[in-house]
Amino acid sequence: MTFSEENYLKTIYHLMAVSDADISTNAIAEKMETKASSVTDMLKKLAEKELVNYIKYQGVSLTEKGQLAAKMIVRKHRLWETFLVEKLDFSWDEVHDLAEQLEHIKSEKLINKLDDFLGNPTEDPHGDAIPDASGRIIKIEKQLLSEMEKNRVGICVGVKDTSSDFLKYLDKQEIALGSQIEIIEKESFDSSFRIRVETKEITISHKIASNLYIK
Amino acid sequence: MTFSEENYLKTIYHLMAVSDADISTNAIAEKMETKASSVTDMLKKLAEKELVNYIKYQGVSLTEKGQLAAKMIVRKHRLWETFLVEKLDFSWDEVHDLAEQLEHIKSEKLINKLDDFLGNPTEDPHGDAIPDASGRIIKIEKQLLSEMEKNRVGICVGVKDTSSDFLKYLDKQEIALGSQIEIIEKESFDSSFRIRVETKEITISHKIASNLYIK
DNA sequence: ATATTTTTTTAGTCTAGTCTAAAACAATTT
DNA sequence: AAATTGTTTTAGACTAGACTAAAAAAATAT
Ligand SMILES: [Mn+2]
Ligand SMILES: [Mn+2]
Ligand SMILES: [Mn+2]
Ligand SMILES: [Mn+2]
Repeated sequence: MTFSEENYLKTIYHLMAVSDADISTNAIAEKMETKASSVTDMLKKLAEKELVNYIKYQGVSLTEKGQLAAKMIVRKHRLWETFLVEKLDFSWDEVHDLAEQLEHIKSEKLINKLDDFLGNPTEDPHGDAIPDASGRIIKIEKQLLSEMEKNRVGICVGVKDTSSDFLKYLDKQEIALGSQIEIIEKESFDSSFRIRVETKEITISHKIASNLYIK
Repeated sequence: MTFSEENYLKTIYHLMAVSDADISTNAIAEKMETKASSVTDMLKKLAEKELVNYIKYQGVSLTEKGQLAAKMIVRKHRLWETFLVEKLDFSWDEVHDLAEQLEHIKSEKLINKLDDFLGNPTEDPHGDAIPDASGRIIKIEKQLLSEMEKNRVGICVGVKDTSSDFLKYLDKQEIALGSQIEIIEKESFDSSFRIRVETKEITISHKIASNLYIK
């Protein structure tokens, strides 16, 4: 499988995780910052290889085979991110682009050894689940901070947005995975939140709250 | 720089290490298992980027810029090999092909952090020197076992051939980097060697002897 | 039901990197 | 010095993956 094919599969996988319905050509094009015509070409190729179910004009979905292939790429991505943070001391906002490269290294043996070396982690540095060697994923129940009620207390276990900008903002506010977060007040006017992070009280916007997962 | 450009640079670098004279199109083609016409195309491209000195029909050599670029690829290759053996417990005959992939990961920061993580090693699992971040190489004096005289004793510090077959043969004979080797007898008829590896006496062919570096 | 807009596909072009076959050049032999 | 052989380059073709522009199909508005 080529670099490019792998990227398309991964994109379709991520889009399927949020939509149920078949994935449109345009949705893929937008996410990959490419043109719809390029997507059509690739979908034909992936369909030929039985990695996707594709009917002209009707969108696309992954086959079982495609799903597994996509999961293995996600597995690699998240294990490499974990390696970079845990072993090489990268910060969580630096690792995504590197993992975009490393996820294409072809070797089952390597990734399984890396998995063992890291102690078989179930989540990556952003709180996202790492599929195991057979593709199984342990889902933890979590909800967005923005959907929690006043006075609830929880632990930050993940981020929805994994952009460097957002992660750096969290660093600045000293919000990390594992931080205890309590909702002190919800401001109805602008939907902002007054929260306590461990011992410190801060105000965050709705946009921030809707990108933090709490358990 | 593309994957392919990097591979050409690396090949020219390795050929220059053994030849002094300019490198021929055919030599490159043979080493890369490609066609001479493909090599010519790439040499033009590399010359355009001032990575090689190339004059039609007269062979090619690396510029300073090309040399440094090549060294950085070799650095990555050998650091990744070291990582695979030291940290992930791969054996020395399995790592080359994986390093061929990993050497193309683009990130100075990553490779420097990996270097630190490994304790800034100066040699890879095959005894080959690892260039440092600025391209410097610590050369250790070593000679081929085949060029040593009778009764000399030394330590095996490297292998010339790094093929899996050869390395597995060495494993079978319990010859490893660090093994003490003494030449007991040189058989003039077939140029074979009677040697002592640590405490064990064995016979090896000239071909084996001419692929082992001793200090 | 028809017209308009949006989405998707097709057709054709481009680049990087490869190849084969032919031409040009260099080295070697006679 | 000429002929032969070997090496290198050029010319032209191919593939993967991207693109633009046009055509086709689907969705939406009138
Ligand atoms: Mn990521
Ligand atoms: Mn992640
Ligand atoms: Mn190697
Ligand atoms: Mn090596």
